[in-house]
Amino acid sequence: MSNEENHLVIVRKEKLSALTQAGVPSYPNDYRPKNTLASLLSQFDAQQDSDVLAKITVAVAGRIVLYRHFGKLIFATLRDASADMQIAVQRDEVGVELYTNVFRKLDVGDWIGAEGTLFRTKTGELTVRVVRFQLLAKALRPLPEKWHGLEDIETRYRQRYLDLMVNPEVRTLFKTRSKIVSLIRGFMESHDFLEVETPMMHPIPGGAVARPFVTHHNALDRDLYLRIAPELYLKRLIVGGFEKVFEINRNFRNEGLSTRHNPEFTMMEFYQAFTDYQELMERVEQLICHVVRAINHDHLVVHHQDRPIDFTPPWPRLTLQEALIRFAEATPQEVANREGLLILADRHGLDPKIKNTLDDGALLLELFESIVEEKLIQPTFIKDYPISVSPLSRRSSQNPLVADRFELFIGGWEIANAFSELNDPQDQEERFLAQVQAKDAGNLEAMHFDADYIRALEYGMPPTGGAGIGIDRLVMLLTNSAAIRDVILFPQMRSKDPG
RNA sequence: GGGCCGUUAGCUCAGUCGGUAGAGCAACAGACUUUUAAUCUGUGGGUCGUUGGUUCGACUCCAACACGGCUCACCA
Repeated sequence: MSNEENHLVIVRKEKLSALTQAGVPSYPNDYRPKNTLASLLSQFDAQQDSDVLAKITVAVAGRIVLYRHFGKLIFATLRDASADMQIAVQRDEVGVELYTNVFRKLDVGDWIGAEGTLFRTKTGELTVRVVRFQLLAKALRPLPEKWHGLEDIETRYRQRYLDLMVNPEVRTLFKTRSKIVSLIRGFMESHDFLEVETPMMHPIPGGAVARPFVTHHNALDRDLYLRIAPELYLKRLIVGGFEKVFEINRNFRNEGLSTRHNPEFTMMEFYQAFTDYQELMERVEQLICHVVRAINHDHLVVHHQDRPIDFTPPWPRLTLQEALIRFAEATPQEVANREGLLILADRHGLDPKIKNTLDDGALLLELFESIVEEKLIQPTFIKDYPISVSPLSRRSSQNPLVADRFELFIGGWEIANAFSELNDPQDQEERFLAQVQAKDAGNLEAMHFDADYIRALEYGMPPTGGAGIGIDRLVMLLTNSAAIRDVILFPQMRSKDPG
């Protein structure tokens, strides 16, 4: 049966015609509800005096999500954005004609506006006694089944509106996501950070090591790249004199999809002059604790996939080497040099080819990512990254091979990446050149040379610290979600030929 | 991209050894003025993901493809 014109759709279209012929405007837009369902429930649910309730006149609007009729009486459950509430229509009150030709023609899924008074049913449920009514929008397609709801994962993602209308927990989750973003924004603003918007279309993709999407601007006749990170633009703003900026927006990376990767994902990046990566750990810790408390009833322990995660600060701070010693049974000698790292790699069965393709720093990072990362369930800062894998980070004053950089891991995932920014234009130029060499050698993710960024640094960037926080993954942790698709309203899907 | 699993009515799911398809909800008709997954009686509804193959006969066995899920690889 065609999905476009099945029997159930035909029946509903016929009902709409019948309603129109009965004088019911089919798609009016002049109805205005005066009460949300939640406000009625909170105001009058405790009111026991039926005479009082009978004098309350209300005007509500919502979608019919349940509908049951008994000869001369109809009960329906109405859902608006705030709550579900029962309404009732009695034939003797609205008249036989209206009752039969209009109210009995309504279906689950229809949007209606209803006016009337309040009463309490035999079971004590606060209910709207409908005396006047408007059809606001007829549902021509049936809603998913009322008890099981919509379970098919593919349909939930492709037709998220169905998921939202029948699965209340999904609505709750996306409200929580919105609240998390709002809390982050509030935190940044309260610390005097300026929210900015920088380009999504970049002439040169930069700020991260990743493969970009390419698009084309016709009038300019040039290729542009969807941004992989806003970093280089935000730091240009620091050069320009803004000392605290942040941006919450999408990044795009042309890479594989997984339960933790969507081609477009949301990052919060912030940059602050006159600070360093050590102080940024404090800032990130405070920010995330602020968010966790606010959405978790002031508690700092959340449960994610049956695991408790305790956000109580301070969070451990380990160097990469210390993390390998603690979580990969490495000895201090093994993490001290390349020979030791190779022994460690062998012991953990890592692909032998990495020995030849990775430099010392990349090898250290590879060992960490493949062995340790997934074990960092509790919030943990990992610091002192190799300079070779940190092309935008400031070189440590103590060790020229180490960057003043940390990443934050929670639930086995990288949640944040931060560093003291490299503000030495000559060093930055050398780092870019090294990236270009890697790109020429076939590394598709290596960075481009961004001459304008170098020029900006040559005007002088104050000492600065910057951080990026993966919003989607943070939301996953705080909403007990297993897949990034569950926290993105319209996740990327392969197109499905409609026919 | 690799491996494994899945795709049957609008929705949620059964379908035995290969013999041409079932339930609940939804729909339709009827009964019913206090239900709330209302209940009861009756009726209709299917290109079994697509294409091919094996077979007298395929939802079932085989192959390819499409889409999805998990996972590995890449990444955040």
